Amino acid sequence: MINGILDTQKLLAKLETLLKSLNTEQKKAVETTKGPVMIIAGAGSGKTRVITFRIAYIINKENCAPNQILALTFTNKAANEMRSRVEEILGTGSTRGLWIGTFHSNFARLLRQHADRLGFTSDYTIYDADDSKNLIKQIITELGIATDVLAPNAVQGKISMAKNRLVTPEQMSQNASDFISEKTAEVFYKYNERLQKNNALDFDDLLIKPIKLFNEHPEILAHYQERFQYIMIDEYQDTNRAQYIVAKMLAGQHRNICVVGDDAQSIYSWRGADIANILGFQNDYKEATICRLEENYRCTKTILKVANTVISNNKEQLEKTLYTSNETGEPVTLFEATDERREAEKVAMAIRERKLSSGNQNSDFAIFYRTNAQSRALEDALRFNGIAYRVFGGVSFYKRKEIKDIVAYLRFILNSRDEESLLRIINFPARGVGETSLKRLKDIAIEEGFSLYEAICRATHYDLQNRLISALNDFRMLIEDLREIAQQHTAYEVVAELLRKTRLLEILKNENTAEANARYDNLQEFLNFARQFCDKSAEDPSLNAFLQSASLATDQDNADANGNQVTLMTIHAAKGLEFPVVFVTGLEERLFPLNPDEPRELEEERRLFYVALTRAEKKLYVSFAKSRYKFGQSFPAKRSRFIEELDGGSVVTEGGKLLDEIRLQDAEKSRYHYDDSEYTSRSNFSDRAQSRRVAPAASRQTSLTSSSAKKSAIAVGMKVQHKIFGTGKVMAVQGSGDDTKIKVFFRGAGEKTLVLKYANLTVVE
DNA sequence: CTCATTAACGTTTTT
DNA sequence: CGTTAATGAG
Repeated sequence: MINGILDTQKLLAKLETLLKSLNTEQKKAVETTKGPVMIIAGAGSGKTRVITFRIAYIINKENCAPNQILALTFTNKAANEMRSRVEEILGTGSTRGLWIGTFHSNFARLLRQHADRLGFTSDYTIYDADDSKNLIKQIITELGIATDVLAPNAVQGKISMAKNRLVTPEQMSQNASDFISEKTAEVFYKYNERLQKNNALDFDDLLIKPIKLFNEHPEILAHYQERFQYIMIDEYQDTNRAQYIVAKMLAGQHRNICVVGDDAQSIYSWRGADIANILGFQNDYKEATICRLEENYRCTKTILKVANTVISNNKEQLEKTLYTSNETGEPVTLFEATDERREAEKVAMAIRERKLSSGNQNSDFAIFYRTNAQSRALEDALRFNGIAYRVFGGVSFYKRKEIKDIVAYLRFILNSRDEESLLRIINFPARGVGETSLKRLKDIAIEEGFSLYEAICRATHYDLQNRLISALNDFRMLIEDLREIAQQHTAYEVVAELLRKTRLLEILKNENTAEANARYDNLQEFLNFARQFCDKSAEDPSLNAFLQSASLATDQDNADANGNQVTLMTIHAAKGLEFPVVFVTGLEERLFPLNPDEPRELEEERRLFYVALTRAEKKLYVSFAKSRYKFGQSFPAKRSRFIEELDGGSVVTEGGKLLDEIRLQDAEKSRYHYDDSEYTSRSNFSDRAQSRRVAPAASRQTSLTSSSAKKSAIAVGMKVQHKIFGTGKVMAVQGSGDDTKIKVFFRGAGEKTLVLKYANLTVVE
């Protein structure tokens, strides 16, 4: 606690010591509290330290109450970490009232207080991406459009993007020029209508509804403008237009807005993030102070050099040079493997070796990949080698059926307008209300002008089967009872009572299958979450607060680093983290980079690669496989162009040769082998166990007509190009040698059987 | 109406 | 390949 003169003096001394530990730019960033500030924080430049010091500094030196500071982060985890680090400086309880959290959670909270102004109640439900998708799908179906004409996924993406850019359904409709976009706009309109009717907001609404609120009620805006004397935004390069606008509105009064970011680490444009926000900060705030944190404290010289070389291939970037006074360190190691299983094996072996030779422990290692699906092979290899690991991401806890079901109950208890949740629970656990009965009830509701739930409550008044009526009555009683409990008890008690009354745990226990047991455990864990939540947030342990936190929680958040385990995660999830030893896997064209055709996307992939590389403190491994399973089939893979962008003087292969030497060799070879574009072959660069190779890597333009390689070069599942039929997929390969015939399915031309020798096909990927 | 088997589908990345 | 939505028997 901070009280007493002595403590105050001690604290001041502590702050002075901390300030002295900062470099000049960092110090400037902390001490410039007034006016707009932009902190360009390179990877590993002590950004979190600067932000937390700055908050502590403002509270202490500027004598600012914590509840007058708004700190916006990208993840809950970052927010929690910053909060606890401020408390480390100023003492336990010193951050009470501080508005620190994600945009989404801070504004969800703000909206709860003013929901009535927007036609919602404070018990509004937050729909996650899945919920939105289901709703969109439903609306498309109701419009009588097939979901393969109007793909729910695509529509959701467009709607979300529109919301992020503050485009209304009406505007979208005006700009629509074809059937698809017209219908998308219509779905958009109906979707919003439905959200309103259900008293629900989606993730994007949490950002754009505050803007609407502030525009329609200037007095509310004025209140928050006055209140938030200091605003800080982390990961500013990843903010979207809506976030940009709302931040600008809130900073309008005091103009003490401090944004922190690194354009080189912008990796969320697919989610609507606009790099222009950070690039154009000075246009909005001409008087802004710019701080450049360019000294890296994390990586070795070698790692930093490799990362800098890679990112220099990007055209769009702010000028900056990241440097370090750390040691040179070990070279980067490049692994080449025949397939993803051997790649994983090599990673596991390297971890085992390093634990013996370099004294590393499991928690020192992180393995990164581009897509979640890649974790499987890695997990298998680690398990096989007895290495403890932990996977982040993948199927989220909150996306599991049993959890979504229980959450649906909780939502409905609070918000009886939430019809989506009602539909989910009306027959869960099974109480004999099937499709037919439901249809009946829906019809009644429409006829009588009631909501579905009202119709259910009035079941006795209609001509329905007795069994159904009693089932519906029981359901209503259940809901009413729980609703009453929720009024005066904590979220934990509501969840416990819900589980008791529905006897869900018993049912699962009696089933006693592996799957039922897993679900049982998940429900128990959920109950634990509820208990923890209530313990932790004693100020507001209400069901409402718990649901809000649960809706916005992600798996990243419970990333408790305790336990000596290797970390597996996507690179997106790895942002902001650091590990002594890092493996970046799957460096293959069309995996990483995923889509190299679009130059802007390619640059983003490169930034992603840059993020991955700069997570490593001491040692970095980069790997790729020459074939990879996808949808249960093996596909040939080509090494990523990013590998060619690595600094050849800093990277060695398994054989210990510098990449530069190999490149030199290959350059000489290619003088004599013009046809061989793949320079991985025939050197000690290649895998020793060639006999087990599934299929040789097919390069983009390899012609299949040169006879000998024919049979082995073409395989089922490959995409090929034909002069007349266009691109097609190989369905079957028959015969061998010059008689080889293949069946190819061409889009447009249908399935064709071709004699390979004459077909003159080109492998596309 | 429920449970089982079968068909279709998909992979970026996440608040 | 693994998961989930759709179909059909009991």
